[in-house]
Amino acid sequence: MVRTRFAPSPTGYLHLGGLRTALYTYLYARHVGGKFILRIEDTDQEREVPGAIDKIYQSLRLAGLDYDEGPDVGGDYGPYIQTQRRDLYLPYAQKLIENGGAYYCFCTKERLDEARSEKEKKGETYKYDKHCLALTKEEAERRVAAGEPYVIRQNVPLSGKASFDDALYGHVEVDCATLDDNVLIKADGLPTYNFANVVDDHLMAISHVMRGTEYLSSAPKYNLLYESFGWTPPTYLHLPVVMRDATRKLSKRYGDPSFEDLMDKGYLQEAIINFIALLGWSPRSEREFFTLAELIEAFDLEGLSKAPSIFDMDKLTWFNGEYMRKLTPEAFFEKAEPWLQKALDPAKFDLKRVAELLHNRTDVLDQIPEMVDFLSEMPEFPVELYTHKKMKTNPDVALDALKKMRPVMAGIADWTEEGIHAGVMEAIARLGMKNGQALWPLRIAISGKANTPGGAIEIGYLLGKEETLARIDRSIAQLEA
RNA sequence: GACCUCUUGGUCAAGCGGUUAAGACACCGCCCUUUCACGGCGGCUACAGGGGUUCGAAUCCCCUAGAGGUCACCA
Repeated sequence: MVRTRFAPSPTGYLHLGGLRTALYTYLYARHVGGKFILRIEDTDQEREVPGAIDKIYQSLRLAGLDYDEGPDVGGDYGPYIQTQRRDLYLPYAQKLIENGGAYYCFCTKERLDEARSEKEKKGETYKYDKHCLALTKEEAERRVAAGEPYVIRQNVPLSGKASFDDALYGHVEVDCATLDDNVLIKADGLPTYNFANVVDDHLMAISHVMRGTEYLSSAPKYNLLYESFGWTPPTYLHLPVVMRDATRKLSKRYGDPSFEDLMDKGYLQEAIINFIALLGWSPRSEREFFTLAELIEAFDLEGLSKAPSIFDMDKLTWFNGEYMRKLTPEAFFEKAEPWLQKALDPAKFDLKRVAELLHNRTDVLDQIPEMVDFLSEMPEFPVELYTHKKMKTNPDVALDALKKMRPVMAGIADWTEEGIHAGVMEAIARLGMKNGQALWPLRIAISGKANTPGGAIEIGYLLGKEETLARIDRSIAQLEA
């Protein structure tokens, strides 16, 4: 039975690298019909951010990554929050002490810091010197009983190799001599990440662990622990980092967005998931659009990449635009409406029609307000906007055209797009004008912008007859000034 | 510094001993068009470098370079 887990620490928002790890973990589990579990790793009490756990639940739900077991859904292997499991780690550490895989350490922070800085001064790598390993069992137990602060350290052999087989990177092997006797149980009684992981993954019967490459070098050490316990290690698969550029990974510090930031900006959940899935995994075909269900179907370990990949916002935006266009007009309107209302008074404008005009021009929802704000208020604009080479227009042509079109517009009784279209086109033909030479100036005169959603007729309709005529008058005055 | 890992266009990437080295984003043209966008067509740009192995290397091996990761009572 395949059981995978996503095990974030509640230290803030769900960043995109984490989302991708969660996604792949989820996809793998679902693809093979296994279970996907959420576990919260909160053993570092100092770094914990209040509310972060709820953020994780929300983000995962928002992303559609439903988990079979977890703190807020229960399951047979709980609790799923490590601090709620605090008492269960010590006995395992003690078991390790019994068989020589670990030992008590009473060294003070001062002694260790001193030793460390001394080594660093000499440019050497610091390793704990196994000072407390020399203590007899009786001595150590006496000091523990006496209430002396202690930690429990892993007893790494001085020679030999430690290794494991990564499902992506293959066999990874290191000399034990280069490994440090890391702390398993901290002075506060809580396990360290390395230890909690091993114990919990075993207790929760996790079969496959996917996580970032930052853990790749510590993985061989895990196997030593599994060996000491006599447990079978899960299959590990380390995932390359998601980068912001060639040398730095994605990070909040540089303003890189989290999943929620993206959602707030008006990216679609489906687009983000689709894009993220393809960042480091390839279906090995030319297909690039996948729903979550289709990803589950297509996902496999073969398609994973070993090299880090750079998060390309342009491509995400393109994906998002494609997803926008796939929306039905109704669905698009529903999503666009809140953004339209930021710039337009619903009582004054036909928002549905505006949304239709915006539909295939919108890549990201947050672009909407600035695309339509000219409707609420006529912007100041330079007369150079009237100049368009292909339309063969300039301010002089425009003034002439506007003067001709003003009475035509005024005479249109049926102020619908059809009505305006009929009236305007008839006049253009009658006056022997070119479409572009009439319509371009008209659009500029009533919008004040080089680019607008919709042309002169659509904008005229949206503005209403009165406002349209008023804008034409003002623009004529501007040209005559 | 030590150990581990990675390296195909600006970016995502296919390729797994024989290909004109796909495709997508971005960019640049052209077409469509009352603007822009959409759409259509076309273009640009890559196997990090050097040695091997082989009849034949992007594909296998070694070295170099560059980049990343780890070296905590953080995860």
